[in-house]
Amino acid sequence: MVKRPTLQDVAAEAGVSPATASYALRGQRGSDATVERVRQAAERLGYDADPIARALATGSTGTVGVLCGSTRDLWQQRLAVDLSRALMARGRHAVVADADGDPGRERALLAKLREQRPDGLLVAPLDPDAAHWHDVAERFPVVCVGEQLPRAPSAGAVVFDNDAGMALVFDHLAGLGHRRVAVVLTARPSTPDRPAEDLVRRHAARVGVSVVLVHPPPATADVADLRDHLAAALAGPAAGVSVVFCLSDSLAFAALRAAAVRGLAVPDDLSVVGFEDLDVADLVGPGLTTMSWGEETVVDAAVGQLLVSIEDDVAPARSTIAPRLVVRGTTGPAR
Amino acid sequence: MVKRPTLQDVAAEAGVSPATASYALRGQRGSDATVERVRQAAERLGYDADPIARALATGSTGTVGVLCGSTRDLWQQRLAVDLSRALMARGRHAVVADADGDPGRERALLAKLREQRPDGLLVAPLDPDAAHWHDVAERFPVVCVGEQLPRAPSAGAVVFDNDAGMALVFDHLAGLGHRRVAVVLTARPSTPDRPAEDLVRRHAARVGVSVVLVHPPPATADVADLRDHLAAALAGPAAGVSVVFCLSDSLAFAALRAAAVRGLAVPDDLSVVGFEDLDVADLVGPGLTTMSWGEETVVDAAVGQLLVSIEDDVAPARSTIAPRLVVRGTTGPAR
DNA sequence: TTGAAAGCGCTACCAG
DNA sequence: CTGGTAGCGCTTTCAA
Repeated sequence: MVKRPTLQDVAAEAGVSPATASYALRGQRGSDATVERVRQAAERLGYDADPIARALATGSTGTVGVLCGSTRDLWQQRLAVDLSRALMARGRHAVVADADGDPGRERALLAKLREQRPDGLLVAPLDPDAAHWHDVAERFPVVCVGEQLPRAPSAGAVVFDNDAGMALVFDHLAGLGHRRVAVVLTARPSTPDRPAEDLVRRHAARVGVSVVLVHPPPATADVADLRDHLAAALAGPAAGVSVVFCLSDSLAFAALRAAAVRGLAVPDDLSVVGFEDLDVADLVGPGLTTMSWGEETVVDAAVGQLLVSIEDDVAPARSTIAPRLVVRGTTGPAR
Repeated sequence: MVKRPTLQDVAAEAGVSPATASYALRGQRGSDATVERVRQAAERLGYDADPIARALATGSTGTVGVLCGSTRDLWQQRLAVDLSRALMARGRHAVVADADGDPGRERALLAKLREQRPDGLLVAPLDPDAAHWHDVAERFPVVCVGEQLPRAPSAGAVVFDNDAGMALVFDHLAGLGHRRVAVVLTARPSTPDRPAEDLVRRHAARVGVSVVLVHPPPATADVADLRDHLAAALAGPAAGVSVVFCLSDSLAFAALRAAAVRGLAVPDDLSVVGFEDLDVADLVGPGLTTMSWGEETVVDAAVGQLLVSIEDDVAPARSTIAPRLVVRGTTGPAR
């Protein structure tokens, strides 16, 4: 292990003080001649500032914590990756933690992340109602993706316009003549997703469609469980529907398999509609209709809001992403 | 923003010196009485040691860099997530970077990761032959997943026993009477001793099966491109094969779609075989036969080797993961 | 068993 | 425009 050169070394090499070297390398100060001399010295020595020392001196780490509720959900898995990339592109780096569907773990990871002293936090929470979000949001800029943190008014949020999204989907389905739709809600360990349920009911009523609500097992369940659970619903309360509308694409994939288990052809016997538009949907389909939120839009909005908040020391903003109906697959006929 | 308590505060609160407090909190020194008093003080103040300051003082960051070649590959995406989780469980945290299929970016990210002064590096390289791995492996413990770094003898590795894996697959196929197989190669070579191509040829010859090699487009291609590329192959050089054997599951998913494009039923007209056993395969199937490497085995081996290397200051080990043939789907008949 | 003090490498204030 | 120098918060000798 060769000892790395320090700022001292560079300063000595360039024949200036450490202060001058520091300023020069950051382009903050110094005559052109000095700056150039310092740069050359740094170059010659292969110097790179130590981010640890810098962090201690400035009080900012350049790190952003990303906390996901469950990366078993393909959307979150992709989100985590995209957020990391976007942050890296903007000169910060992400520390990603995954609660894996367990609220207790979410809490523990949050504590670990906090100790890490990130400059900010990006979260896709399992339990948005948890009290701990409040404390965290008071200490760090926090931006929540996909929902609001009702207990943490100082947190920013990037939310989807589910109202508009559901309007599009139900209009689409009703327009094709479907009258009976099963809706698979997303799993929330602690809180039933009341608002989503209400939206579904309202839009279904508006277009004269009857709905059967299906609650999935918790996010920790593996894919086979999910498939069997949905297959059971299809044989039970949801028997005879012509559409399964899933509030996430991971659920929609499972619904496709459940249809196969029941011997229903998609989209001829049964249509399956997703609500996220993952690109793997292309591989999983056909016969999967999905709704797109524009992935980059979400990521850009979240990262943008957080960085503005960090850099200008203001509260993070809230923004809403509008939906586009992207019919990738084919929605089958009503029965 | 409330100022966090420091070690000084705890020391003052407990009526001891900072040194004593530091030792006491880490359980390194001190009479039981003192230790207890300091603990209580820390508790009362809600003290948590600042990892930045600690890192500066000790020279170790507790961070492990994870560099993926392309998380568009679902296997790598999952790998990144699992590695983060495993590291977190062992008291370290991961900084994940994704080269997204671009070797230039891989180089740049590696430089960024190095500046970060991680305690070690876990890599799934795009270009294992690149010269920069050599420098890196000399400065940090590095464990490479999925292949070896031929230019970096000091790096550890967790490799798959592809030879044994292919033997299993070809035996399986030949046993079912298949005589003509298309093999979709990955961009990465990935063998301890020999390129995948040679292995394929050798095992095919051994069991008397003829193969058509298909090279996929680069990892940056999107899923639709991949599908079309494979569909073209199925109409061209690979027309008439009864099996498409894909060296990664992501490719296998695309192959399933390509079969659909060509109007071939899976597994009746054409069997599709994967080589990773991702759990989403359950959702994407049916008719997808996959080979399992035991995901936890890989992650545990990689993380285990790296941490031993970091903690005991020895060169990381190399290990080989044995395959299991897990027939999830159904392999169809020969034609 | 405890404490004073010297760093770790960098930034930023304040004089010159 | 430049250079001392005092921290940032913690660990770790070395003495007491």
